[in-house]
Amino acid sequence: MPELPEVETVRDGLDRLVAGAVVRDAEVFRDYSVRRHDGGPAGFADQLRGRRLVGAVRRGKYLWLPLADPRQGASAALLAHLGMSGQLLVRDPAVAGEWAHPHLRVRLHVDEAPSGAHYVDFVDQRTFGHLAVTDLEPTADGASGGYGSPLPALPAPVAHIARDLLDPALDRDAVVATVRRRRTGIKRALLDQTVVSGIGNIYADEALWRARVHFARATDTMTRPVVHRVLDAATEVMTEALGQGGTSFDALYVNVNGESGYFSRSLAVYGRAGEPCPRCATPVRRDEFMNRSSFTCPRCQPRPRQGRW
DNA sequence: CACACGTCCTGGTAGC
DNA sequence: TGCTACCAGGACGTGT
Repeated sequence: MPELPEVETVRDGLDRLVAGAVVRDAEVFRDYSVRRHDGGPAGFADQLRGRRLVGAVRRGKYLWLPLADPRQGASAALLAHLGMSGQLLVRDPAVAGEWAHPHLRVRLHVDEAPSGAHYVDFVDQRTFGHLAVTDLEPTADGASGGYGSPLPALPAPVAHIARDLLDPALDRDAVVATVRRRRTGIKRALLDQTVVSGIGNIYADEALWRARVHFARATDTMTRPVVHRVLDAATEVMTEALGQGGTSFDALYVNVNGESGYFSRSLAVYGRAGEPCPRCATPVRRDEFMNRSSFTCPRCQPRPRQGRW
């Protein structure tokens, strides 16, 4: 499942493989995949035709390709969110053949890609992901919009998303203050993309395990150093994941499948109910929380007496 | 069939 | 009381 490291891997791949390409046409095979685009599927294709993709930018789990178009003054971008299962595949049919993925939802036909690729395919089994063309608007603080961006601008749907832990413009002390002001549990705060972005269920559990904090710990009882420790652990685990995921795709295939090597080998607790904690060998415990799973070591991360689930 | 999960949306509550 | 900000949880969607 794509969280920040996976999305960053895709951003990096798109930046190298398709930045500079011109969109000749766009085909929408599943209307739901462009549900957040204002003009519907036809309008989506209309707004992309003839426009140049000038780079790839990311904030949290959102990814966008700013569009250059001398015909229009307003700046815009092709916005993507991968949801739970989205992939962006950069393909060259001359090499890969015309085989289409069974869950192909949207296909961009592009010319002049630096990689020589001709398709950018949006593949999404569970259809929680989406694509849209949106306007770019100035950022509130005038700083660059996200990771990889030279522009102080954001797609409108990203305006409420906080900066992420890899963003050089992130104010970590401010995030700590926001977390401690909240009256909720630490995992809810970590998953709230308006507090700090990019963290999903998997990396939240891994970060909390590393920091030895239980997911239900009340944020307003946490000291500044402990909140910092949790954020540092999240940064660490996502940076390590990025280091592994970023090396694993070949030139014409940008893969964002959450099942990549990192997941099976390096996770300490996520998905490992009953297996020994790597630190103390106590069996990992699974709890239901927020209609999803949470994995903890009951010894390293004891449940607080007055926690907030 | 329940389950996997991120985001949007709604209805509710806490605090001023 | 009324307002605002915040918070919890259901709905969405597909395939195993």
